[in-house]
Amino acid sequence: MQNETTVKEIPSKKDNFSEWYTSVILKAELADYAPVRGCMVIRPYGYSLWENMQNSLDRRFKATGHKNAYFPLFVPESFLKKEAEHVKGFSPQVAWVTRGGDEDLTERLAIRPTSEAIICSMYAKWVKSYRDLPILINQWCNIVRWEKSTRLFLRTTEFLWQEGHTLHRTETEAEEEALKMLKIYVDFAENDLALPVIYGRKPESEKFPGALRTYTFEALMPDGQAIQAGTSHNLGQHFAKAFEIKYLDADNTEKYAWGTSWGCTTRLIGAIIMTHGDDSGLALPPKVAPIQVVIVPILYGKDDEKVLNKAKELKEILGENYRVHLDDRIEYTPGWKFNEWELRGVPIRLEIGPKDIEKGQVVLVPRDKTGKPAAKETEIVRVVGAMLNDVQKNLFERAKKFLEENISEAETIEEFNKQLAQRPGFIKIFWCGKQECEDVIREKTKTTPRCIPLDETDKGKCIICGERTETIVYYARAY
RNA sequence: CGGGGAGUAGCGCAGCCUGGUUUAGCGCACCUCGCUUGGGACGAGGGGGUCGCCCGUUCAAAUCGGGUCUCCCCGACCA
Repeated sequence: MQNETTVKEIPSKKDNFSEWYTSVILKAELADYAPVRGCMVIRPYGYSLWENMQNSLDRRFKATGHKNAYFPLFVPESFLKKEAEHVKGFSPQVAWVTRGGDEDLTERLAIRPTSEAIICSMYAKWVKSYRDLPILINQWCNIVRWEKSTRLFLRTTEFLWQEGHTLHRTETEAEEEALKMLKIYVDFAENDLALPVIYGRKPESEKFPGALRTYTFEALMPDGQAIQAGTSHNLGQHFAKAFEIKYLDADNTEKYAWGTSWGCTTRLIGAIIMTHGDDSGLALPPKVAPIQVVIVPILYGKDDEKVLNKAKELKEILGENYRVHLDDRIEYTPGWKFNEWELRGVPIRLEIGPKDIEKGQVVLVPRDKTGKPAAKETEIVRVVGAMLNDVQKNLFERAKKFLEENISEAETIEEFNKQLAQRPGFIKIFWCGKQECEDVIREKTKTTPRCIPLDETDKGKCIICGERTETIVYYARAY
């Protein structure tokens, strides 16, 4: 008999999405509320997930020639003010330090909302010649943005991210870099996080403050809202001019360098949770899951030692290739553990009991519960590997299907709103490029332009003014 | 920022309207013993609380009044 009160209950994902989201995070022990408004503690299980994501991305950054470095948390106010658009964009969200010890500071220090200013000030010192370029640096750090309303992982006052900051000799090279990093993000999101995305350029109104062009990749959440998963900016020479980053080119003339910056954050964890989870809890993509295989020994009393030894042996064998956890707690029944590890999103559960030992097999159950196949013990490494791949693939395919089913097209505002009501998601439209027309769309649909796709070309008429155009824009409500 | 809701044991809640009969209670969790264990077992016994915080009213405050902090939901804003 199931005693309802012993169960870690979570609200229905379908009926109560917001509460489901918060509840899963707390119960799976990914994070907890900190005693500081808008801040969270990322607990070991959640941090382990982040570390795996970091490793995946970091590998890609290094493979494309980037190196990690670290710059200060504090940004002098005068530095932040050097790029006009930049300071305008960020000042409402900046936290300031005005006092150190028992002395007032002569200049306020911003707690970095992003590091362009402090990093560019250093780049100005380091760049003299075209031979000093490119500079390809990334940093992993924390960021503070004083947000009015917050949600675990999706928007917190302090969050973790990586920010790449590069400098180049030419405009072309900077543009190539910005696009290259966008593609790396897309690859990471789709292949490692199983998050299908759309990607492209932001319209002027949605650009990063201080950028020449902003590229973005966006995922679609189950409630039909888009989430900006990360961005890559071509900064042009805006920051180089503001911070006097000049180099002497081969033709003996002084030129401003071209910059990029690109980043993604712990917000991605929120996207993973929302996309893959279900009423049983989390479902983590195998490639970044803190635990890929959890071993649950079935203990009866008599053969316990034999079963435990076998479980340990399996852990050793699988541990060479996968992230494995053996749940040998005696205070919980197997059934309790099954539910617990499903809630925590572990991709594969491995059961081993006396009956299995007799037959020389183990029971493997993927998180999506597609049956309970028994695998021969001798083939376990291969079978587990294949199953992890399957789970990874299934998560992606399911999310991809959802994304595709929720992209619709509209030629008029009426059609736009009708589509949005029927199946909330991305609405694809044509746009002439005029700000007035964009404002009308925002006003009448309560959505925002998410991106102008890069690899998609077509001709049509602006949804507002009817002017002929080749500019496609994906609109959606957004987080 | 606007509207609504919440804060009482680790978690989930009752008590509050009508202040004192509650030594603040219940379920789960936790500890001990027994019995169990392939989808969230059971029995007996036990430990655990300055009722978010501050101020006020009162002989007396979890309960009434004011303030404040934090969280949740909906919306606005923001990226």
